[in-house]
Amino acid sequence: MKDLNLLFKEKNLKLTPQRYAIYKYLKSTKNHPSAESIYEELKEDYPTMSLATVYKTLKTLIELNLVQELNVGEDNFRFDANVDSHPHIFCLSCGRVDDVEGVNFTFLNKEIENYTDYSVDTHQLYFYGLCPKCKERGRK
Amino acid sequence: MKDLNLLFKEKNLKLTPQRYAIYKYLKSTKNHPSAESIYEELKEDYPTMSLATVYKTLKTLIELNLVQELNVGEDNFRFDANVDSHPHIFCLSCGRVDDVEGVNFTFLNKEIENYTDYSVDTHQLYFYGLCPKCKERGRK
DNA sequence: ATGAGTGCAAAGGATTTGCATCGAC
DNA sequence: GTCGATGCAAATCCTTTGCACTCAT
Repeated sequence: MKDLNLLFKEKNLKLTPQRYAIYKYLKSTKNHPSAESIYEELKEDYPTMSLATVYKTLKTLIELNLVQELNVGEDNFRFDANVDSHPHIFCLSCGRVDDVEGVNFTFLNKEIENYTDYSVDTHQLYFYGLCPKCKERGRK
Repeated sequence: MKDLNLLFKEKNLKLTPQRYAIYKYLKSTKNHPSAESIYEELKEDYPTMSLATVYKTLKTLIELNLVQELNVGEDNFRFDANVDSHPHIFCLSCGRVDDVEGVNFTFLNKEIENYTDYSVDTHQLYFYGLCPKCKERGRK
């Protein structure tokens, strides 16, 4: 994460402790947390940080293409510091969100241009089902 | 739409003029409107209808599996009376949402089970790009 | 007639904004 | 020291809820 500093400098942005902490946390987790969750998580180490700062920072990180925004159909957004194109899967029972690893559907962007008059840049692919724990629980 | 009546009757629900109008409008449009848009559209013919009724009706229609909810990454939801699984495409410039017709990715639900420990029921696939009009405008 | 549905207004939750203060450069 | 960033509170937007009244059955 040495180059973070450079990237921020280039854009005349300041790499504040808050911004660094939020990015570092997002890089470290696979939970796809909401803004609120990030706030709760960092509250302990950064007790003065406000929720507004979390939102503002996330907006900044998205503009820098360091973070992507997800919307699985909940009433809020979730955030992912893995900006490579990859599908997500949502547990209809417990609300957990995971990455689907080992697949790449980037080719779909070109493919789909045969079926529409749009030009296509990106896509989001969300699967819905039951996570291992909830499958198990349902089987009882 | 004769069977609507039956379907509602089975569930002990009333097919009120408001509910009928909202469903009929959704069936008739390809615009994937938001609740607000539906409300605005029907205001002329149903001047006493409230936005709360639109929301409540949409919830009911979703439970009946007559309508599906979309979230393209905007701050609100959109609604589609085509409940067959099909991708949507969002214009990054004007915000228009269209169906992608002629493709079916239902097979992905099974496929993806090889890459995750979840069981998979459904998916949503959203493409992002430029609609024909916005492509044209950008070319000037 | 009766219980579900409507419409209104108020509440709720997520996110944004304005502004005085703070702190990274 | 400067200007962008923070933190707080208020504001905004979307959606839901409570409740008295209405109306489809």
